[in-house]
Amino acid sequence: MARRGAYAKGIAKREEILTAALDVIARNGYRGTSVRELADAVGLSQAGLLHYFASKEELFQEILRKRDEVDAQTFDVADRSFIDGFLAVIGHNTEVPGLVQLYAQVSVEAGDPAHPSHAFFVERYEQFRARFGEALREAQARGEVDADIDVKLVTGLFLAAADGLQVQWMLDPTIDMPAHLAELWRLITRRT
Amino acid sequence: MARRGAYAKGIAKREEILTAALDVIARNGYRGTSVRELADAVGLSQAGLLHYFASKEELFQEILRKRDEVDAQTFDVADRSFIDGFLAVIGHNTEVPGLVQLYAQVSVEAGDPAHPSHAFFVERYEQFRARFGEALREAQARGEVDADIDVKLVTGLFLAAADGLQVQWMLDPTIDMPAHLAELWRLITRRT
DNA sequence: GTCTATATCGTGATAGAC
DNA sequence: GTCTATCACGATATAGAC
Repeated sequence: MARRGAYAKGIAKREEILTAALDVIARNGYRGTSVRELADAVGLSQAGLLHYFASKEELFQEILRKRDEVDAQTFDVADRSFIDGFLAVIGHNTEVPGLVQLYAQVSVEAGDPAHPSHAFFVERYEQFRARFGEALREAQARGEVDADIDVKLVTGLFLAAADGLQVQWMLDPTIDMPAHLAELWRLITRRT
Repeated sequence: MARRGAYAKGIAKREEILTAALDVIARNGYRGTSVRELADAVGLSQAGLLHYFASKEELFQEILRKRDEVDAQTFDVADRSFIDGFLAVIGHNTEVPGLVQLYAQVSVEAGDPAHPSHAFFVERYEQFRARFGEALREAQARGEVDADIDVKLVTGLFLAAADGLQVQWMLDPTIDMPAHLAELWRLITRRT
């Protein structure tokens, strides 16, 4: 590490590429996009772009990681619950259809253990479930959620619903994703 | 139609191909399968297989349609509720990972309105929601489900959860899909 | 660090023999 | 109806100039 500045500059350029790519995909969409298409849109040649990433899979993985990072900065504001922040992200997704499609596609492909991004997604899902589970237990402690709710199952359900709703929304954009998740939250929080 | 028997025979062969393909994919898995791989597995040349289908997309769409048909015959038994039949299908899916991956992949790709199977999936989802909604309203009428449940939203949620759980299950096969859906059903049926 | 050029591959689809 | 053979294409990845 620290090869006299060149390293830091390379990192900065990588970030710049990822930010530009996010923007392009969000607007222009993702249709099984090739590296070349993305390179054109970002203003580099295909080889020039792959100079910064080991492979196509790593490139798209890093785009999705960057997206998570941006979303976290934008929607994880301190005075807002985890669930509210999450709903805000889902609502925002309506405006970036290309990212929704990219995410759905890659997350499915990464289901194959041989896929280069398999570990990345496994970890991402575990992290999400952990954080949501924490929020859920806190809500239980505050008495907002019944104690007999199975935190682990409900956590997986919420994430699954969010993912599955994206598929339905892509098929039919009139589907209201946040309304569905709000109804799920209502089911979770209503008292017996 | 009815070109003197050749037609009926062609249909039979088509069905035979689809049944064999289902079996092969269920066991050997689906990794972005090419027509050629499937043809080998089915015992035909690539050209021989495509003789029966207009394109790769139509082939995979028909494989999935056939699967729905087989599942319906196997699990839609008369003395069982819609929800129980659905849970049985989900439980069965654990034994056919290749079909789960095929379905997940194609359903996401079909989100693009330009995809040849877009209409097929739109219709499939609508049909499912209609049937599940009917079952839910009946349960409301019997007093098993609260009247203040939003049938349309909950219907979409259930389907979304089933789809999303498949993604999580592919990433981590220890995930218990039916248990998650049973918990969702419990959330839906518990009385306030 | 970025380019051009190219190697290498696998794909879906089709033509035409049998 | 099924085969062999082949086409045309677009992909990723890499070599090497600048």
